[in-house]
Amino acid sequence: MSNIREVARLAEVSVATVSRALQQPELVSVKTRNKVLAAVKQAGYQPNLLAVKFRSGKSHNLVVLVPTVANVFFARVISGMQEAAQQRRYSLLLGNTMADDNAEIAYARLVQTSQADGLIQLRAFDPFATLDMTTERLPMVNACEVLDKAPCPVVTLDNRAAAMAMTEHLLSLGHRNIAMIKGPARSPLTRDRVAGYRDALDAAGVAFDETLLCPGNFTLQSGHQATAQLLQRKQRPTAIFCENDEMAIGALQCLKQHGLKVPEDISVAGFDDISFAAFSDPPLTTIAQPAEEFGRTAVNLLIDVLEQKLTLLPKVILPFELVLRGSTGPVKMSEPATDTPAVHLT
Amino acid sequence: MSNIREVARLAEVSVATVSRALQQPELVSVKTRNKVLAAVKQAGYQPNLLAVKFRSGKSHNLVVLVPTVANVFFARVISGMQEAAQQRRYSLLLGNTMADDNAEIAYARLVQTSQADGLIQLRAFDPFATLDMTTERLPMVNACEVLDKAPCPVVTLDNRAAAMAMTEHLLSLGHRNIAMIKGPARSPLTRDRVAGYRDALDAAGVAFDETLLCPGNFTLQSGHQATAQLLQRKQRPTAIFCENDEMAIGALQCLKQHGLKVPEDISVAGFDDISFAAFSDPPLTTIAQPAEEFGRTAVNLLIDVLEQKLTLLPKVILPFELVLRGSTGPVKMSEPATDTPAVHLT
DNA sequence: TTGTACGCGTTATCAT
DNA sequence: ATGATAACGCGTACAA
Repeated sequence: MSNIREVARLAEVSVATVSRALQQPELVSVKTRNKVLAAVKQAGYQPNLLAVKFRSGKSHNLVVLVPTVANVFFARVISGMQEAAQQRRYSLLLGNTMADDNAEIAYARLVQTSQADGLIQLRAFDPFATLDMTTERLPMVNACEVLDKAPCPVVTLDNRAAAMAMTEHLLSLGHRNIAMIKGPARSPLTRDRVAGYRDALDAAGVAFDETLLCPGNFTLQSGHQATAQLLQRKQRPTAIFCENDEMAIGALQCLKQHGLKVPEDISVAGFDDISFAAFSDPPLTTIAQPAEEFGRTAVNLLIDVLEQKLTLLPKVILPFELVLRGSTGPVKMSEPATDTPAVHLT
Repeated sequence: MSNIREVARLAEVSVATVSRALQQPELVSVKTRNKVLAAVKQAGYQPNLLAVKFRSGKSHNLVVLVPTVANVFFARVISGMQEAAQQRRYSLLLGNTMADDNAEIAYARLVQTSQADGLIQLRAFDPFATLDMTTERLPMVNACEVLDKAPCPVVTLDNRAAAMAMTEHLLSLGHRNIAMIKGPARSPLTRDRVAGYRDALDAAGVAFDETLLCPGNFTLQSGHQATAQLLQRKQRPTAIFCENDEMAIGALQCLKQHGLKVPEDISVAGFDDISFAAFSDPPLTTIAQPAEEFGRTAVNLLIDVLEQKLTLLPKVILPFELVLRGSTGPVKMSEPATDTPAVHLT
């Protein structure tokens, strides 16, 4: 690979002039500039950006920590990140961490060792916590699933309000026996959505029944499994609210296998509005999240932090939308009858 | 950030000794080594890998060009890449290119400018072609959709054989009127799958009807659209073979909306075996591809090229598997009747 | 075993 | 407007 010295030699100028001709052309006479450009062409010169980065101390790389790229929602978020990063001339280093703390810490080292300038975390975990960072401003943004006291800018969605909106929708259809398939127990995201669910129940004067909460892990399979468990209850729920669309689609299949019709026999709701949600049978009622916007915003916030364009630690809350499709409907008329099962007390 | 000089000062040794103590500890006396390690700790020293990379001329980054990360199949491939890259201590730079040649060329510049050591391309396009690269061995691997005369190692699947296998399956069920929803026209992948489809037809002595080939673009929507078109034909196909699962799931919905039952009225087959394929209604018959293995193999091949462990240009062909689920079934008995429509020749 | 000194490719500072 | 040179942080050849 030819270097700036070779170009200088060909153009019969100094390396400084070559650098200037390329970086601040206005400082160089037209004549010299053309000579330089010709030499650049002749030498097939490409500035070694590794050297530029080394000298400037900025890698112009951003690490993205994503629990699983194979998750459709995250894939959309990454799409948005990619778009924003490209516009601002940064590159994205992908870290597929399988939600493993140690893997995430390892990726955070990329920042510590100057291979990346900052990091975007999509999970509620601070990989820098153990890694004594000297910088005052943590070069990090937390998106989607957000730390409770995040030491960095945050971009999120009012998960509590969204879950409340969905639950209110189900309540308005007459459902009183609403199950919820949750995400991992410790996740703040799960906690907030459960809280919103309770909010709606409380507001409607419906008793909260903890046994209607079923754990899941955001996969199709877990939605199927959790639903199977719910169907073993003596009293079947009339609606299932899943914390993401994958689990809802898993639920739909399980219900079908048990001969239940959606929404006639039971309603199902999801969360995220992934592309498959509109193509399930029936199409899924869900909460639409602006996934790409999450990504774009996170990247822009991070770059703002890095370029010191930010004074405070912003908390951006993106809007959600309740998307009504065919998977939710009025509760069955006959249902209230079974609501008080004929149990003989012994 | 503290540097190697500060550590040297603290340990009261030279910078060379510090470097050695960390890189080749066996060359340094135990006593000195401990002194150095203590100083490292005290200074909170982290080697600046940007400097290391600059000096070595190797970025240890790999660019991945993916048409759309939002595609479930590609997301799985990337997962596999990530895994292999991590193991071999490389990082992945993600390039979401929307199948735009110029965007891909821009990403290839990352290699030209030493920001990345090599590139993995998932599409049949050589971004280096216009970018006179001086290196003899192109630092590139082509995976999934492969260039016809790829100037680099290749990892692919026998798409022709796979499409033939699926078509044979449909033929064996009695289907003679099999439509195909294709990918983009120019793609070699599409071409190979169509060829396999024809192979099977020819072998069975079934006439090939070009009008049964319908263009799509691998999205759910395009599968839906293409199916709607197919249903307008005077003579409805008895089976639809889609070139990926998303389009097949789109097809399923369209058929349902037209009141057709799958597989009783019409069979549907996909390609890829994404997770959603097992959860559609009915579950999708499809060709399973080892997506993660694609990613792992591509990364390992590329690193082998970079580290000159490769003499030839290997062509790795991964296995596929015909996965039979509920979306394909025997052709309707009544169908052959309409097979010879009562057309009056004028 | 350890230290000195150079070089990687670029940009910035200071002269001219 | 242009040139000479130092500096970035590190690894290593060579010298001691």
